[in-house]
Amino acid sequence: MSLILIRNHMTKQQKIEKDKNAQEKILDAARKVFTQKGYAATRTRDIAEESGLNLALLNYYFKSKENLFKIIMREKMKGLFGVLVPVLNDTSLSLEEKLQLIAYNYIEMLSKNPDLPIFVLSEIRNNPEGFAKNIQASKSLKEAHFVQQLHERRPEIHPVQFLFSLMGMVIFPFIAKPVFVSSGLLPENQFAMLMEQRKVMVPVWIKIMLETKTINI
Amino acid sequence: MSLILIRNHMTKQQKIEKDKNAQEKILDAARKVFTQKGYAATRTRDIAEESGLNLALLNYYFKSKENLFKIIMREKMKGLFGVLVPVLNDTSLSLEEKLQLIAYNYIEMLSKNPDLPIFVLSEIRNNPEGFAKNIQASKSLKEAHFVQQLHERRPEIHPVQFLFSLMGMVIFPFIAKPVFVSSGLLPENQFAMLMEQRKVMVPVWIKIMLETKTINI
DNA sequence: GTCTATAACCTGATAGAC
DNA sequence: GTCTATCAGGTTATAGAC
Repeated sequence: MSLILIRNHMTKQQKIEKDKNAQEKILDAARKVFTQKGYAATRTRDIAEESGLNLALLNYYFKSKENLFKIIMREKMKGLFGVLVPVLNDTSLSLEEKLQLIAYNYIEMLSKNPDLPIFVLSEIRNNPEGFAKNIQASKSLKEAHFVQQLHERRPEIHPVQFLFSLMGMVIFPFIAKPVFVSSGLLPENQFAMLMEQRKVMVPVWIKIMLETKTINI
Repeated sequence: MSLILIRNHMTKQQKIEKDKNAQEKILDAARKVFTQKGYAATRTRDIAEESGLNLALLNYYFKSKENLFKIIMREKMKGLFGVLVPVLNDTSLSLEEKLQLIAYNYIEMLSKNPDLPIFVLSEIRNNPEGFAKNIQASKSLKEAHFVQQLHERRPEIHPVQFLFSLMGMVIFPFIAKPVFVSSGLLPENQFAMLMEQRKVMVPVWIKIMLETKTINI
């Protein structure tokens, strides 16, 4: 009787969660714990506990901690760069449209996955060689449509200089948020609003920088 | 005889290193290993080896791994925010002068300590509570002279929005450098030159953003 | 103060019952 | 497929000789 009562009070989401098989539960838990604490600081026991399952099942389904981590890492890298690369390569978009799309998509995505950048970037620091192998696909970045467009517009600007500015203005706030919140300068509940403003303002600012020729760089 | 020969061939730096006492050698090694690999991934053995001394000495001088880490962390946080806070509070500097000083000082400092930001920011992620306690000093940031100056100039701009842009453009390149180098877009040896350009350009760009009123934010 | 040896503990992985 | 119990190896910290 009480069991039935509980069942009736479960939300749809909870029912879906309950129906997930062990493999998916472990992946969910691994995603959460790895991105929150990084590879070295997470213990397989943390993941097991978070998943509500047993430690032995991790090895049964995924063989090893490192293997499970690689799966999550690949996923996360796709998430972080998948927003950028296709837009940079899209020949049907103007430079201004690329700016707008990248700023908008990144801020949308990062609002849902705020510790994605610090996770990926700090794991790359810990293991740059392993990363170098996984990036071969985007070696085509050198010939990206965006590089040509920028060269036509401002041949003296290094494409990386441009991407540093664009991505810095979009990604950095998510990395630095905890610092500003702790310092008392930024009330937690204002952050989302600032990011909404940035969706609009970053492309405007970058466009202006692009048109500013006061100093040759 | 061979010992004398070696001594004569030692550089001045090496002689200084040799004269350092055990405590300083350990601190040097800890600085290097902790910032490179993060707290969880470094083993006290790594630090001992890097210092050329024995594992037992770490505990003799510093009691525990965690205690040694706290010392390094405090140092590094000072390094990262010490460049920013005094300038923001300096009542003798105009907003433009603050911009220039911060961009210049940060890029100078980060060029010498490139993995400082990712180290500090990722450790804060791993332990936000521990960080919140250490930041009380900069709670005065809310009343910083910079905040007043910005309010007089553009009352509708949130000071954090401004700092996100400034710091993002300065700090983000150092965090993202490995990604761009691995991708083939950025030859390792061009990075320093791009950062030299940024010392000049970031203040110019930010000033322009400050003067742009096309959209109210 | 500095070292070697070892204690005490933790972590990833597996064996084997169900 | 899932669990409990346990192994094997590694890590921090300390005891004790010099």
